[in-house]
Amino acid sequence: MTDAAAAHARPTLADVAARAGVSASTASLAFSGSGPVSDATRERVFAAAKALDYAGPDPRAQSLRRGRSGIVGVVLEERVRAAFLDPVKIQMLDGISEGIVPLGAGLLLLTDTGEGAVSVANAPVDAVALIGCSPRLAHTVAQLRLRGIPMVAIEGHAGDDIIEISIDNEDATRRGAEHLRELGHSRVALVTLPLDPERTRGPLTPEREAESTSATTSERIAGARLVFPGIGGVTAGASDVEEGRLAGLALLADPETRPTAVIAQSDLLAAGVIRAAEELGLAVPADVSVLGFDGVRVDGLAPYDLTTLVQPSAAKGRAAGEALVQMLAGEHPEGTCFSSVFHRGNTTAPPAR
Amino acid sequence: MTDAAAAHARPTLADVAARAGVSASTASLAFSGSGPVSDATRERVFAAAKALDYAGPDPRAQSLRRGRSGIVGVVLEERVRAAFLDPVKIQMLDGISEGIVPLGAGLLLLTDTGEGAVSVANAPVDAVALIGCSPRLAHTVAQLRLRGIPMVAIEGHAGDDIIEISIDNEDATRRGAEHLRELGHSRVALVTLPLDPERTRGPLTPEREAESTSATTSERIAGARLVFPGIGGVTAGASDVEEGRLAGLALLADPETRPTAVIAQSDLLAAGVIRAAEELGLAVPADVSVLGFDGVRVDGLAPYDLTTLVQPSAAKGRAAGEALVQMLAGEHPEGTCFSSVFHRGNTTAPPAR
DNA sequence: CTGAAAGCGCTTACAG
DNA sequence: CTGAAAGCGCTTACAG
Repeated sequence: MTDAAAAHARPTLADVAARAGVSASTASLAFSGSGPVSDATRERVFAAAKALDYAGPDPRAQSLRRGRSGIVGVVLEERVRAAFLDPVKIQMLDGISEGIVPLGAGLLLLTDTGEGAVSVANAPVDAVALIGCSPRLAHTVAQLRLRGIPMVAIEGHAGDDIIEISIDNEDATRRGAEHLRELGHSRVALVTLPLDPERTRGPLTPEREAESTSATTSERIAGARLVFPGIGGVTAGASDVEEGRLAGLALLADPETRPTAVIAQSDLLAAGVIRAAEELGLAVPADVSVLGFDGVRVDGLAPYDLTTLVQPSAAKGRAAGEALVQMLAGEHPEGTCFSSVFHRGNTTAPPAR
Repeated sequence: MTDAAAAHARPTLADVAARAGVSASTASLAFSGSGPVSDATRERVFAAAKALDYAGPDPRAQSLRRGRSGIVGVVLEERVRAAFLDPVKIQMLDGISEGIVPLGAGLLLLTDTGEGAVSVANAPVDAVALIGCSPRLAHTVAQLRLRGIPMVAIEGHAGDDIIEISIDNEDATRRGAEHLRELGHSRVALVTLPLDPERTRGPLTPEREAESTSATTSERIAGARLVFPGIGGVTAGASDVEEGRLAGLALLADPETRPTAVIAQSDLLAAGVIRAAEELGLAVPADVSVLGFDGVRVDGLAPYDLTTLVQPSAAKGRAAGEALVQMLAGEHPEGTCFSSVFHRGNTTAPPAR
């Protein structure tokens, strides 16, 4: 039989059972190992399977019958590449895969754009981790809730009944801001993460803040306000170096209005602000201090050692994965809020004058 | 009805059909949009679905019935984190997700360790991309072949009948080696990628090379031999900076035997060799020249600009994804071999003496 | 320890 | 345009 022909007529459990001279039920038991089957019978079944090139029970049929697919979905708020370019997300992903080990489940990457045949609305997943504070969260959550799929949100309030794994965004930012104040800064500006579903770039305004759909962004803004009540700034269109650079240029170009310190809401954005400062001939930290958030090593940023708030990204992922395992076991786990640690690098210093 | 109760009795297509007063077939047609259904009927079905909180056809039943799961597997040769730490793999992954867009399929992350309930042996995937030149390839391929699942291998010969997406490992390395020879180097050593399934660290010996299970490693060694016939060196236990550092220390510690140039088989390994040189008080490239492979930006390596062979990682992934799409459409695509581009950075120079 | 039966939820020819 | 029927491949009570 050629490969092509074989592909058109793969053997089924029934075929194997027939050849082994047992019932399908018995053959099934032999494969699952979950029932009492005599050694002789088991071996007859396996021999038949081998003879027929049977690769084992079809997972599609198993999951229909069992009501479980053995797959955990991870909803990214953007295309796969973008998520993979963010070190924080990678660490969370790895943490999740660690957390769900007891499930032996695979990780299915999903985006919340709703494109493609396989989406949040119909992916064959048993549970889902929502990564990142996506503005589109509400819609995603509604679909998942309708489907009765357990979910946990990492960063972001997805609904009162949905477990949240978060960090101390407000307090951590407050501590970073206090560090700047202690250095003597008073003219400080923010470079925030996206605020709305369109990820609109631009100045931070009370209107836009009021309409924020990103809890993380809002919380970190609030933390900065605790120290610098009137602080303003700009919103980036994503968390990456280029967006940080654009924001930095907008903030630092005019010597008249230039802040002496910038609070960026991610390390990638902070790195971009540093790039912008360099382009404008400004020294960091002599002319501008830059504070980040995340505590990831940013590619090519050396010899700068970013002053930042280090958050436990992998631990967050692991906690999320563990929570899903518990929910699938019928338990009702609590959410977790982790603490970030202030790291003093070499990108902050007292203001020049 | 409480959420918990709802979770125990999710409505089915049959329920929706009954409420809409139509047959299940018609309701199915209404949802799939693939059959002739009158507007009035369709709306009645949707109204019933809404009233019952029906989230749409169960993907598990659909995939059993249709024989397709809408999921493409990506087999990583190591744990998720390790793959995500390798920029080359991330670029390939992103390329794959781009290549399978026409399928609208999700990407399921799998490792070839065989652990967990969902593995290569039973994952509900329609097709699979094998990433990286894993030594465990043979076993993975055998399982997939038995299951009749179309696959494509990125880097690595998986079998005569399996499409390969590769690059010019031998020729690219040859060009890099020639660059070193032209600079005047003659005492050159290799730091290779793993050679065997155990990823054994240690000196390169004819025996070990003969038993290599990694085509990529062997091809790159062969390319170096075209220029430096007797070249030896050490094998790293993985492609990361720390392994490169260990290899570099082994190679550079003894001033008597120290090479004037090192050919590393990945940029990450090259970065590690540079770190080792620094630790030993050697200057790069003044005391030791270092050549990499991949053309990725290595975190924290600035101001070094690695001399390397730049390979088109994302394009490889895309080609792999596209090949799978074609195979699923019943076509028989060819493999592709891409070319790498030599990049002259600042880590190679004529030997000191 | 083994088998007959029912059914997981859907889609797809096939009739009408 | 709509419906009745069969079946995708398996697992799970239930009997024996």
